[in-house]
Amino acid sequence: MGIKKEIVDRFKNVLKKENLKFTNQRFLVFSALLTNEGHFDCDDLIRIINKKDGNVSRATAYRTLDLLVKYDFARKMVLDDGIAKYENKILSKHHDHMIDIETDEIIEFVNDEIERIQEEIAKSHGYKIVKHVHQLFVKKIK
Amino acid sequence: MGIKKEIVDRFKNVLKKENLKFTNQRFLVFSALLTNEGHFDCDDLIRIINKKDGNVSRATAYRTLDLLVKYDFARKMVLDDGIAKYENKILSKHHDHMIDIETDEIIEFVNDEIERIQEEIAKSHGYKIVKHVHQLFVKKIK
DNA sequence: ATTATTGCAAATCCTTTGCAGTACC
DNA sequence: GGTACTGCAAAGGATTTGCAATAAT
Repeated sequence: MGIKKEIVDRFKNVLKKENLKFTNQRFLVFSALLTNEGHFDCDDLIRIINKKDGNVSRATAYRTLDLLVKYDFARKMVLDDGIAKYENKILSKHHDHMIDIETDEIIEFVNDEIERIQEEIAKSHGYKIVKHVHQLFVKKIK
Repeated sequence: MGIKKEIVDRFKNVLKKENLKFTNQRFLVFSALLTNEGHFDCDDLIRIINKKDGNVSRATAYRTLDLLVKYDFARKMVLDDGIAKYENKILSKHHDHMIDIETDEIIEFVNDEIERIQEEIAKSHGYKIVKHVHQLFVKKIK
C-alpha cells in the first residue's frame, strides 16, 4: 500500500538538494497525493490527511504542494472556478477527460494520434510540452 | 474599426432578453473586448477603456464580462495564477492555446486533424461536443 | 546549538456583493 | 415614477507571508 521506496527516495533527495528537512508534515502531504487517485484541492488533501494520519496546516500544505509541483511529483491545474487542483503525476497513467454537461459523468480517453500531433505542434514552435489539459464538454446525441 | 452592426444587435437582443438595459458602461466593456485582439484580464480591459473612452468600475466590468461569457461573446480562461483572462470569441476563429510556462506568453494554434479526432471520439461514445478546452503548457527547447 | 519548520493569524490578491445614489424608459 | 444600473467600499474565498514557538540534524 505504501509508496515505492524509489519514489520516496527521490523526494528525500529533492529535499536534501533544496536544503529542506524531511518532516512528517511534508511526508503526509506527499503521501496523500501519491496514494490517492483523482484531482484534489488543498482542503481535500488536508481532509484526507486529518482523517487518518495526523494534522497539517494549510500554510504547510500549500508550501509542500508548490514543492511537489516544482519537482514533478504533482500536476497543478486551475479551472474556471479559480481553485487549484493537484493530482499525482508520478503514478497515474496519462488520460484526458470527456465531461457530460448534463449528467456530470466523466469519461476518460486517450488518443495516441492526438498526443503525437500535440507534440509536433509544440515542437514546430520550438517548444516541448510540460503538461496539457484537454477536456471535451459533451452532450448525449438524441 | 467599429463592430459590425449585426454583432451589436445581437448584444442588444441578449440584453433585452435578459431584461437588462443597454448602457454606456456595458457597451464600453463589450467594445473593449471585441475590438482588441489578445487575452485580457479585467484590469487590462479597464485600462484600455480608461485610456480613451470613459470609465467603468471593476464591479461593472466583471458583471458585464460574466454576461459576455454566458452569451458566447467572450471566452474565459483561468491559468495556474488564478487570474481570469478573457478573449474575443465572436470575431476570432476557433483556436486552442499553447502557454509558455516560463514567460506566460500565449500562442494560439488550430489543428484540423485534432478537431476531427475529437469529434470522432465523442461520437463513438454517443456524444457531441458542446465546447472543449485544449491547452498545451510548454517550455522553450534550449 | 544551530538552522529550518510549523501553525497561526494577518495580509494579499482577485472577484463578488450589498447598498445608496443615479440613470434609463 | 418605477426599475434597473453604477460605483463604492466591504465582504468573500483562495493563497501567501511574517513571526514566535518548535522540531530536526
